[in-house]
Amino acid sequence: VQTVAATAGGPSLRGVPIGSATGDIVRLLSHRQQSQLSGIATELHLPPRMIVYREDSCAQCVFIVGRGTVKAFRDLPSGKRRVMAFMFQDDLFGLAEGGHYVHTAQTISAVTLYRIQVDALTPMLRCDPELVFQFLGKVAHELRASLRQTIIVGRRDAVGRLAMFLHMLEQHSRCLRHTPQIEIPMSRSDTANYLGLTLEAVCRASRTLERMGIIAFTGRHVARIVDRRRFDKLVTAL
Amino acid sequence: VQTVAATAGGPSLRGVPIGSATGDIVRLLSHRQQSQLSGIATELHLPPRMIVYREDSCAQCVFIVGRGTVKAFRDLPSGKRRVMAFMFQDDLFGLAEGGHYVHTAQTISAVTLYRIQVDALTPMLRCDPELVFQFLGKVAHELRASLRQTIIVGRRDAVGRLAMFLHMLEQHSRCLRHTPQIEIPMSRSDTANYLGLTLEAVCRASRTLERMGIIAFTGRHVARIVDRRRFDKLVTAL
DNA sequence: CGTCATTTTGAGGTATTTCAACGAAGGTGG
DNA sequence: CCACCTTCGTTGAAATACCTCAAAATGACG
Repeated sequence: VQTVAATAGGPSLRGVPIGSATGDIVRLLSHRQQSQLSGIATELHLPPRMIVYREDSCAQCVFIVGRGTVKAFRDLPSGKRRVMAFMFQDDLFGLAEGGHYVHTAQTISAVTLYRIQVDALTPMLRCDPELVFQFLGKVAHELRASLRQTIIVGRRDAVGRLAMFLHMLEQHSRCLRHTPQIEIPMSRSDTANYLGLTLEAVCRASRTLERMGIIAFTGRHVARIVDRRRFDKLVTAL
Repeated sequence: VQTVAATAGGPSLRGVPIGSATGDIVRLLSHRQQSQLSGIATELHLPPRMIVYREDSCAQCVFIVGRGTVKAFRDLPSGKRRVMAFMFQDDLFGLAEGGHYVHTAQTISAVTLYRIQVDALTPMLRCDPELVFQFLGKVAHELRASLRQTIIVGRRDAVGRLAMFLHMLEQHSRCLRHTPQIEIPMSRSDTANYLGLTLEAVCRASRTLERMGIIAFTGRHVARIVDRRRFDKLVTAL
């Protein structure tokens, strides 16, 4: 269902309209639109662990991921940190409310980003229905991802949540290339904060999945599904 | 922050763009746009407990709430039910993936809905940037609501989750009219499924808030904040 | 190769879930 | 108008699961 748009030469979007009767069709921007965006987009190359923007700061730009992984999180008063989303290739981020970002964005791996000034983007959107349409589909995509996360976090069992998380990552790995390997770019700590678990719980769940012979972890950032049957059963048995 | 758009005479949308630097501005549809939508929108009057559409059914329409409350939920294989969202006045719903609705929608109270055929809407969106812009803002609003829910569900304590939920409902009550009363249109069961708790836990949390002298429940569908100070403390202390 | 952050493992506490039963409310039909 | 029934809500006790605190081991990085 996930498809990657070509990114060579500039930012691209993958859009799926709300209520679409046509399904998850890949909608690439026209060349005209890509050049348009290129005109107002700045290409950034950032190292890992770099803050892209901070929560509550003035929201002047939106971003599109060209390559790499970015996380969006909020630091709660208790000192805990909630990871709201992971952004992968072609994902759009920079959601604001009242003119300020609703969360902090930080790179996980080395990334390529396309930064677009809202002041420049808005007038362009106002006169290009197709372009707004692309953004509409992109935001709808984010909404679906958020709903999925809510489902995941709502689960009671740690191993089930981890299984769903790995399933999600697998989709992205398949996206990039056909390997049985699941790449896990983020740390256990980030995973825990995304799943609404403690770091220890994620650890134990990982070991449990390994002991059960369902998943094999080769290194901390790569996993492989050993028993697909039972894995799918865990994922869907919520 | 929440503002209600006039709904007399047809569907209206309340939009907030992604990454807006101008803040939560109320953006009403122009009269031209309202009439345009009226042309393809059907006004529905539904009684409580009526299914609007079922999960996985073919997504042919999107809906806008004119009056009343609607819930969106998914039934999980385990028999449990997850309420993904409550929709109030001016909310847009009918999210699809692959041409099928991602959840079931059901009325809670008596509602007025505006039903819009996607087949009729899409071509209209394609040639009207302002209109797509409104929908973009609306979906962004839904995304923010979903992120908020994720934060809520991520909390460990039941009373805190219930407090945040009541806080959310209070915003909507204030929206409609200035009363210290919080209207709770949904059942305890729906509340529990939204918060990721059991019905019993919601009950106990309600009684706890009452015993602590923070909230007073007058009837099952109306609450009143007694101790605002401690209430806010609970809401923000996550 | 040493330092430091991250990860793993262990044991105990605490919250919610579960299971079960009771009480209340709303809706239907006689 | 009342009786009945179904659904929803409330309360109690035990079990499970995760969280917290603490310490050791592994891996990353300069």
